[in-house]
Amino acid sequence: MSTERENEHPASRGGAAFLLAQLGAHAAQRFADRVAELDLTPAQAGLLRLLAQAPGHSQRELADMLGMPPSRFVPFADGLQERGLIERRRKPGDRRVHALRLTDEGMELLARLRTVARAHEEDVCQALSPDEHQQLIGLLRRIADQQQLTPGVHVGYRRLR
Amino acid sequence: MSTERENEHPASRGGAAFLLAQLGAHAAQRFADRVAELDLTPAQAGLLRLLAQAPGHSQRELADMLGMPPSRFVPFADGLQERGLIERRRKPGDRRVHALRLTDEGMELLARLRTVARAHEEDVCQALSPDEHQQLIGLLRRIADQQQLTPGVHVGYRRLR
DNA sequence: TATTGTTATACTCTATAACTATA
DNA sequence: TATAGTTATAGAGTATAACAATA
Repeated sequence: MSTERENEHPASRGGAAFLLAQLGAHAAQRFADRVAELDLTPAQAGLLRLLAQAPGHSQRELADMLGMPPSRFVPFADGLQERGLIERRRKPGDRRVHALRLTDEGMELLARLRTVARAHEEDVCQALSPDEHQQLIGLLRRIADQQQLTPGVHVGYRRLR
Repeated sequence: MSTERENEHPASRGGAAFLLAQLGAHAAQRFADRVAELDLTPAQAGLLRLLAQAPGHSQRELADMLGMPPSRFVPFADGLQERGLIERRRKPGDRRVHALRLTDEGMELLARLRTVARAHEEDVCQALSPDEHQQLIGLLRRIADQQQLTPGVHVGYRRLR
């Protein structure tokens, strides 16, 4: 029949799981492009955000939260320290640990990062009405909760340089 | 105030873009775990599915569709050919091109792959009612269309081994 | 001369594990 | 002896580009 192409099986576009993977990779890539304009990688942006929420953690703890080995965290943090965005402070009680926190400059960049994130959100969701946008966030949160994903952190940071 | 933690900014959980990236990475990882039980990587599964939909393409064309360089496609297809899942045939008209297609064994594995994909879909969406599930698919497709993503193919295959 | 498929090489990224200092 | 941080190294994965066959 000549209608074969028109009657494509729905699975050819994928179910929700496929669409999530496809759109997730797309959104992550677009975000990477945007933060590159601030000379940041998504992982670096994630660390800045994490330090704003939870300052004073040791490098080892932060490495765990971001899902990367400590050996990789060191040069990763080095880059941000050299740019004056974060600082390492010896913890008075235990001089082995280096507690990390944002500098004033780091907090300024974080503010610009939030602007970028808002623009990114609008870009990705421009197909939806405000109501649908909220509807989508609600559905996605339900899934994320049920799948026991940690709010605000995702392991994709491991791979997306 | 002690209510600070309760009044967390919504952005701490991320908007839709962040949730998509987070859930997308999660769904992709779960899918990778599942297809590993069939001794396949997600990229290999993607090629099998692609060959079922569109048999007879040249390796170069397939490499383009999957977003990988031709040099990488060769050993990638080698593995599947050695397992007897796909076969290369010289195209009669132009003996430079190797047209790829599924073997019978490849089609059998593809059937098992579809079962795995259905289980994966149910797993990821178990937090939602059937109605909500369809609602989510509708919203995601609208976004995917507007963002001009190719149905059925996603570039995450480049990275997810 | 151009194109398909293939191979070789050089480069990036990563994790493992050795090492230093503090405890 | 154990742990935080750091450094070194070896391995995997990748893309670029050279190559052979066919057009």
